[in-house]
Amino acid sequence: MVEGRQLVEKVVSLCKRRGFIFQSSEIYGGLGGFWDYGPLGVELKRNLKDAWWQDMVARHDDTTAPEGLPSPYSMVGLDTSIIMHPQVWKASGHYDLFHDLLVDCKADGCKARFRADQLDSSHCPLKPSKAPGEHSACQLTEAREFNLMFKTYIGALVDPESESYLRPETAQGIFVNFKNVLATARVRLPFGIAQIGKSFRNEITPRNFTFRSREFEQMEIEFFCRPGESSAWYEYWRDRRFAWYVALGLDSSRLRLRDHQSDELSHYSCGTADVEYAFPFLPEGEFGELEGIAHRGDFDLRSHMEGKLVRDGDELILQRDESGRPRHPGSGKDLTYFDDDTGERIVPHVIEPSAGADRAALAFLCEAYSEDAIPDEKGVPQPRVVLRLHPRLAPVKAAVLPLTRKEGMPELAQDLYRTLKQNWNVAYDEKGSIGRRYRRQDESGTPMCVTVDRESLSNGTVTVRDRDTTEQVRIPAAELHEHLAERING
RNA sequence: GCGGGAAUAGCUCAGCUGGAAGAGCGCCACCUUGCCAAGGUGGAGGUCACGGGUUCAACCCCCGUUUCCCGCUCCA
Repeated sequence: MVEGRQLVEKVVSLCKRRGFIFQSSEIYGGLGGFWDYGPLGVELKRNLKDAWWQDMVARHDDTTAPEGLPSPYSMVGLDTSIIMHPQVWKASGHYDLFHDLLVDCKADGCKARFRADQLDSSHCPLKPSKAPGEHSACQLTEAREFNLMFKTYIGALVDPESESYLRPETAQGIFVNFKNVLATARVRLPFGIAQIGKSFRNEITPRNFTFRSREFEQMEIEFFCRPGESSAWYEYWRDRRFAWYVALGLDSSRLRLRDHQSDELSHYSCGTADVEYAFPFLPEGEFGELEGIAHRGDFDLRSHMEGKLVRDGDELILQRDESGRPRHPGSGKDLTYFDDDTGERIVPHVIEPSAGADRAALAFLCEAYSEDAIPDEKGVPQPRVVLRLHPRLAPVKAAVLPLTRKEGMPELAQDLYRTLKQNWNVAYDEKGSIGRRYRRQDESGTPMCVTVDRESLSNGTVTVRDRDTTEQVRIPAAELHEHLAERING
């Protein structure tokens, strides 16, 4: 059993060797926190996103209430722009929270970092009775701007007035379109809006392969519901999202669902749970977040109506500046919902299942990597590397292999390949020994190998080899389509 | 941001005291075999991370930079 640091190195090495993940801009020396997906990686990640979209949106049944819940619900999708009006990030609170002036102390033995606006109330680590800068040894740097949002300029003119940001999350694109969806999609509460897209955060320390990247892809749902039903829906989404990972193969003890403690909750949240995976690069017993499912109350829609909110006891209130005006005003638009059942106008509550596509892809790769041994022709066990990816996620669904390059086997195999290719990503390979070709497909995670042999030519049957067991069944070529469909779609 | 380590072929790594750039695997072609990797012959692939410096001569020594790893720090 391979684990820990050793497993990380093997997974990273396999990702490079087989074309799953490359470092960005590698020929120029690389760029920290950015990654490229190679020919197999793009298939894996696309399959993952497709599985999410199919399971959450496209195949969602709008007419049936989930067991134990008060009503059915609708699901619709959205694809919003990466750059949005700068006021979006000010009203949402990201601008203030992601944006700090920091001061470092260069003194030997100190090296501490302080928020420039909190120097007076901070304590010098070398002399805790004094504030930073008051001790004789202190060597404070100038205040430097740390902005975890990527800044850019709209239009060719570089000018503070044209500053904007690459979105640090996809969620805000959904909230600012709440009215549009309500007005056009004929949805009523409760309903969810789903979006998959890139987000950008200027992480201080990108680390652990693709786990903490500066450019990453999110799969987010904002689920809007009546305040009185929000707790039930929160539990529904929390359990459903956990089960989704299990169904796709993260079924080991390395996956867990963890409810946040009350002191861990964000200022707006009244309940959050994380789906976490014990990534092999983390210390024993530690887990990394794959997805957060947050009960956000009415925080988001209110923020975009009124402006940036802050907590005041049990309440969220509009933050005001010295002159009493909103610190960061909202849109001023009415984002309330008229409930036909009660005749009341309400601010819907939001449940937000927010998943990281890259983190999920990495977890599935780590979980799938395994080494075993299978007997050679003399019965001697020989080592093997195999990616036991769920067939829905596997980059290549099947490989079609002529046993030899003679007697018309390649021609028949290519015919089958072309037929299957119309429905799935399948590979054709005639190079090297048959055992070598099986191993190549095992390393790429291909769940099935279809082999054309002499018997195929005489009676139209082929063998289908299973990646995980290496067992083969012989079936008529005419039944291949059905056989593959059953294995891939379950 | 701080401290430590590392960087040589697609991957894993050798390379002595400074003196002609290497191996295994992988990849390509041909031959052989024909249902579970590594049989034969041949081949492609390297500005030894990048930029300076020392030296008759640098993968090797020195300085700087970048990236990765480890530990702090940070983590909406």
